[in-house]
Amino acid sequence: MTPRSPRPRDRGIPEATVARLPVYLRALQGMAERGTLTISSEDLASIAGVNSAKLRKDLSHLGSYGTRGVGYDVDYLVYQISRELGLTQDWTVAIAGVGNLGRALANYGGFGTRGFRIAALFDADLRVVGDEVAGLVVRHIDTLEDVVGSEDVAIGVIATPAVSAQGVCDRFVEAGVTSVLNFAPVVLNVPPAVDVRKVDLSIELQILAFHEQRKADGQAPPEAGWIDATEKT
Amino acid sequence: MTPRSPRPRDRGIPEATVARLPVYLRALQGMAERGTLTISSEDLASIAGVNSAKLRKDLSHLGSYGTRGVGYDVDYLVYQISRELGLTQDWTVAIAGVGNLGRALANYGGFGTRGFRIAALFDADLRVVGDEVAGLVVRHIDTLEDVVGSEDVAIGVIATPAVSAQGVCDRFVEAGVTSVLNFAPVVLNVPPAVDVRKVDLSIELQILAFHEQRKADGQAPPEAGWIDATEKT
DNA sequence: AGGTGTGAAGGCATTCACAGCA
DNA sequence: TGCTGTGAATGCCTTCACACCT
Repeated sequence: MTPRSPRPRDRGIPEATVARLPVYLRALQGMAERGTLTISSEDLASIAGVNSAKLRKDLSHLGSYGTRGVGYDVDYLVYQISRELGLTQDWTVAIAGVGNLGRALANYGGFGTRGFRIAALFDADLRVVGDEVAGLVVRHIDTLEDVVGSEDVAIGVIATPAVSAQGVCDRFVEAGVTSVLNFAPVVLNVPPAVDVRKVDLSIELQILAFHEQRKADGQAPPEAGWIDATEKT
Repeated sequence: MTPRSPRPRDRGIPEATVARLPVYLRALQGMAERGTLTISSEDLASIAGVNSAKLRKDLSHLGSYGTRGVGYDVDYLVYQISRELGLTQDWTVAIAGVGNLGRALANYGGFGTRGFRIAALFDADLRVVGDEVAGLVVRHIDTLEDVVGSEDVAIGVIATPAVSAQGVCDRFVEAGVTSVLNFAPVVLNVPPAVDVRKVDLSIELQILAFHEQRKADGQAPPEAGWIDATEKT
């Protein structure tokens, strides 16, 4: 009696794994371009900056795509990860706020090597509206609802000043956007069905400052070789 | 016989807590500006987008700064968190790469409401070197070592193209920088004494795409109210 | 031999629930 | 009475170590 749609596999991929898949994907795409056909978990892990056990466990959540004694087929793994991340289809993106940051984002060419299409840029400043940025004409923010509807925007990027962020977010959500990437330094309030990810420069700097202070205090520099950066992230 | 420097308190603050302190700090600074004197864990947690138990446990790692039956003194807590994060001193920052993103970062005024000072901007492009950006003259990348040394730069921000990022990072590290904030889409290799944090647009988008696909597949929209964004981050 | 896939163990982080203090 | 501070419980993530397959 329980309504169940037929689910092929377990689909329960841990969030921590999801966050690393894009890193693996980028590394693999680099390998593919250089003509590498197969790669071991050891080697891929080293490039991606994680340890090999973690990499294998991560990949095992997608299925058994490796060959014992050999490794993983690069192209095949690129495809499987892309599919799992939902990159075999294109997602439509709209950016609100065409200041320095908004421009930087709009011009950021290889949007993760395809998978995303910028459909519109919005701004409230009439001196900016009408300008051409990254091949798009900047629209007035009041056309947001129309455009999100007609272009079927899935992801809204907020690059506005802090004070405008919640308002713009509300409008995105009201118009049907279910994923938001927030660059404004505020905590956004959204319904549970909407996903929000945030990128916050000053938070990152403050975290670094904390560790900087630690290093300055008790001077215990554990100097002993080189490690990969993502290990700590 | 074990060499021990005298440690006042336990200083062992969990990394997850450190990452949230800046959020609390920002919320508290907002309260302080609006003249609020005290705040309960419940209210502060709600503003910061976490639950109150987590907030209390986080703050308890700094000490017992609350008053039972009352709440926390806003100004006092602002000070304690600032001190813990190392924001009572100024950290010197240098930005490498003055493209769209580098400009956006340089112009990002309230660098977390003080605590950070941009000492220099570097670029390899001679058409950019000499330009004035955010009140600073862009220097050639080859002066990096000199400036980092003379200005005592603690934090290096990498806003260069991907191909240049590791090279610039190496130069920062070699010159004595021990914290790096990386905006380039590459995994940086650094010695263990150096902290790296990364900000990666395409990774964030890909994570959103994954969840977007999930929502589209099994259409089980858990509609039931509003929550705070940071809960999921 | 060589390298994947995975049960089991260990370590962190979150949440609960309440003792204890103002 | 009201709200903080915290042991205890729970759950998630990482790491280990090795069985198993090619």
